[in-house]
Amino acid sequence: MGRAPCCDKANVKKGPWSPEEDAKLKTYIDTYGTGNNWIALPQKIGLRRCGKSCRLRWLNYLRPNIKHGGFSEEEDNIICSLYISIGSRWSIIAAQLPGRTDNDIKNYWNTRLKKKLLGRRKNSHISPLSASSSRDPEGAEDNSLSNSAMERLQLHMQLQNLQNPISLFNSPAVWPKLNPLQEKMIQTLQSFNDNSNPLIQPMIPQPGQGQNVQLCEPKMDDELGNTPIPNASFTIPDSYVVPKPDTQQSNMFGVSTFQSDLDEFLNNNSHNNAVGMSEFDCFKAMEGSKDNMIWWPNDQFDTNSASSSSWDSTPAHHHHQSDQVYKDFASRYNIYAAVI
DNA sequence: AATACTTACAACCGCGCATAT
DNA sequence: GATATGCGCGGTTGTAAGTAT
Repeated sequence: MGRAPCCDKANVKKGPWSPEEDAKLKTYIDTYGTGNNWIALPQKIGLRRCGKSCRLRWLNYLRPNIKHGGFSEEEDNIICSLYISIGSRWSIIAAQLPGRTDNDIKNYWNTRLKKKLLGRRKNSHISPLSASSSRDPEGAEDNSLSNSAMERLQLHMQLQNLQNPISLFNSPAVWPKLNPLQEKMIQTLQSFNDNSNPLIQPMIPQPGQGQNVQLCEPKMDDELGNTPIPNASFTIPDSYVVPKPDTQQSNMFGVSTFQSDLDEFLNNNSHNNAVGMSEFDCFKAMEGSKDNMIWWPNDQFDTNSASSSSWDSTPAHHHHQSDQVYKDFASRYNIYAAVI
């Protein structure tokens, strides 16, 4: 048995609100309040609207001190930081931005911020992978077919990298990038999560000798039997390097791009020590440091792994277990580093 | 100028949770 | 404890306005 509808669907108006309807609703609520019963409210004032529709209209447009559009750079920053930290919990994000509604922020993210994040990658993404059509005549077609999925995965990947416990966002040591307001928000969020959210738990790197690694393009070169061509090289602490189990290529390690994130961050920070952030740091760091990264979803070259093409930002738990870190990471994407 | 396509945003829908009965 | 009801949230859809062809 299904749930009873909240209103008589046949007798309620849908679609945009007229000025008259707005005036009726606003006048009533200004005078009497909502009465803690949205379902009954439209009948009281003679509106042929669903109570939920009235609630939405009031909360998003009619109630006082609502701001629309004109998002500032600082607001962009806050939205980005919180989205990376907690995902699409728009109501919590909205609570940190006075005058903004969750719906407004959600729309803003979906229509602008997300594209801003991906925008530069569209061009940079004409990478060796897609430019290699001479090697793989079907490659171009495959890529064009999967552009949409690739785009979503790219953004997911970027966010995943930052959500991953080995990213700078979970290392308080590199948090000075956050301004005091953001630090306060993180503290608030920690209290919301009762310290159980692995995304915002401190993660202290263990001392280690470090491994010198090179980021490279795995399959393309393997297929040709050539030595993988590195496109980035850096030293990564032991605690961040997780051996990949059960692989024929025993010298391959799954790593994050945290070091390039960190380098980029440190470079930026050395030029900008002000408390306020003058640039959209999250995007700047990503655009600056990751454009040379080559990566693609598992199912393009790993038939043994489950494909993860869903737009799922659910955080992985148990990140303190290194094998779990790797499994989670490797089950979604394949970025390899060859040990020198 | 007409049409197709894209973008931005308002609004709807269904589900999970909290509370009342 | 079981059920009914309403609220709040996040995902999705509909559509007007803008832009490209």
